[in-house]
Amino acid sequence: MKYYSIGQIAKLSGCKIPTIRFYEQEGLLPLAFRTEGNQRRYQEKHLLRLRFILHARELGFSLDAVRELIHLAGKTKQDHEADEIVARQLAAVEQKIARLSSLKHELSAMLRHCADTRVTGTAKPRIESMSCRIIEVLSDHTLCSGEHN
Amino acid sequence: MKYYSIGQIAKLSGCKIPTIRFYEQEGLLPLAFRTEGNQRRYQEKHLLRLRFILHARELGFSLDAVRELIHLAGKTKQDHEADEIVARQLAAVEQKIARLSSLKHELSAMLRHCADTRVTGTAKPRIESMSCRIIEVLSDHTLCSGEHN
DNA sequence: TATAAAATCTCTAGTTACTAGAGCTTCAAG
DNA sequence: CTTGAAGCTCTAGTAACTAGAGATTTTATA
Repeated sequence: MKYYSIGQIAKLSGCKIPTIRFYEQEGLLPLAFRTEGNQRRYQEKHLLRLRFILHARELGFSLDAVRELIHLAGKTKQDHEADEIVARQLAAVEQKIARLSSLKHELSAMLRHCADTRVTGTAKPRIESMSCRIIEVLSDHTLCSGEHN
Repeated sequence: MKYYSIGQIAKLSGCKIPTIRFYEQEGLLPLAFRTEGNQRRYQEKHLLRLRFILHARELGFSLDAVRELIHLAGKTKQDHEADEIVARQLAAVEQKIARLSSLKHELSAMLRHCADTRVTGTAKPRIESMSCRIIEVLSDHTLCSGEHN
């Protein structure tokens, strides 16, 4: 059976070393074996668990939610709880994408405009700042499909 | 001209009271007028700014980035310093969209998977819990369309 | 096998972005 | 004009890391 040092699973998982130790301390990672000299040695299962945590975090789950998910995984009864959480996350992500898209639009419009005025030196002095549109877009509450918890 | 108490803009913006004071302290909100008795009185512009901050935060901008965006909004388009910042923000926004898109795919894949097994009720003995499948999906690195930072 | 460099250990403290509470003051409704 | 809700400041706590100090262990090489 293969053993990994903390540096190795750090590299394999893409998780920083102190963060791995932090997850262990938080009870999210099963304890690793220790060498005579007290260094951690990990196995495949730790790598899997670590990847799980990282993905869940990336998806916006809190560590508490991750803890819960791990706990739920131990149960056998069918549970609506888990995919409800996922559905909620999905909605949030979609909303973020929508909002970012319009912001992106504004930002690239600004860039185009700046480039235009610099390169072509147009006559029209549109004094009002383009960048104010950014604030507008981001301030616009009507874009919110959802509540702000 | 209408004035709001801190509790009122808190309600109107959906931002908690201590957070409003925190934003003020961080220089993200223009200072409010104070009553004789030292209480804050806000105007419409504060509400707009607050919503802007909240949305930007929701989109994953750090407070530093928000600060920069606010600074940027005050400038006129011919400001040379500005479009470099805009370009940087645009790049950040595009990266966020890309990342969120792959997260969205992962999430909806998870939901589809869960729905399938629940609705179609396959003959296979589904002893393993739904949440286990979520753990599976979340642990599965091959589902990642993107890289991890 | 000796030894030096690299990796790891624990522990403490710092960071970001809030959030909560204590103890006191002000505002506004009746 | 009182009284209860709302606000004030200040300190401390939280989540989720992240960094650094100083000691120890592992490993690669002479």
